Amino acid sequence: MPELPEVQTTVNGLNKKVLNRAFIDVWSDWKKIVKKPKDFEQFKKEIKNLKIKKVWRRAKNIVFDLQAEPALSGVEGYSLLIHQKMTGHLLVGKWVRQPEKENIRWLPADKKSPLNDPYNRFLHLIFFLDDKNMLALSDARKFAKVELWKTEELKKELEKIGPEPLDKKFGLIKFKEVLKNKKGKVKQVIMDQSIIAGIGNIYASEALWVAKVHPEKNVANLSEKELRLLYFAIRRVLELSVKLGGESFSDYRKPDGSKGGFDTERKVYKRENQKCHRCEVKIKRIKVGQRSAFFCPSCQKI
DNA sequence: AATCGTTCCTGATAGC
DNA sequence: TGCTATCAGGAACGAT
Repeated sequence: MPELPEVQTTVNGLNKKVLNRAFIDVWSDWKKIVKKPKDFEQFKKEIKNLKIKKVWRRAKNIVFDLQAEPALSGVEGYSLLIHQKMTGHLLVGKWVRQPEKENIRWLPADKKSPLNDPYNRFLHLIFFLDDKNMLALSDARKFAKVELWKTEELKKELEKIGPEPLDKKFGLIKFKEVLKNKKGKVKQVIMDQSIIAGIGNIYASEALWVAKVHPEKNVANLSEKELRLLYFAIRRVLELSVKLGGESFSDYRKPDGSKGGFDTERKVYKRENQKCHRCEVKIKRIKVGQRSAFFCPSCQKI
């Protein structure tokens, strides 16, 4: 499930592969995935011939800054936004069209490439680039969203999101400030994108374990020490995962189709009934606000 | 205004 | 073995 580290890994990969490439054509068997403009033909028309100048991340959103080529003065810049949601992931490579067969329409052109991973089969949107490569969105559950914005309007929209936890300017003081006067359980609060960006179900549980904070503890009741530990835990876990290329124990894959390296670092997420790496007590799973939370009942007490 | 429940989806898994 | 029912889960949206 792509969270900040996986989205950053995708962005890093894309910046090596698709910079200065132009969109030639777009294919989809699930046109609803494009939310803006709603009409797919309109989307196709608008994005055709635009060139990718920069790929960046804000929270869990991937943003492609696009430019008409040749640049026309007075013409506003466009930005393509992709949110991978649960099972979406972007892949760059070459596929060949399959005659209608089950639900697999495209197969990797190179049989030995990491694109052959079973989780990379669900291609529902493909951008054809001007270097013969394809930028494909694989999304088993069809939750991802794709939107084409005017750059200036998108920037305004993204301002509604909370601060980036890996930003150099995001210090302990700023962290305490964004949690000030917030109510509710700490896990839910740190997963709220309007409060702090990029943390989802996996890294919320992981960071809380590192900080030894119970996921259901009320955020208003966190001690100074716990706030400090949580701040450093969030930074440490996210930074480590970015370095390792994210997690891949489920659907997520890097743009070349290969797996990220965070899996071996995972301490609690989806480790129910397995031993805590600190104290050997069995990891518990509970529901916090409709979502699974994994924690060590011995290390993390309210 | 803030919080809660529902919705979108289908592969994987558990249960029989 | 094979079928069916249940579940996971980010975030927008509607309801309270």
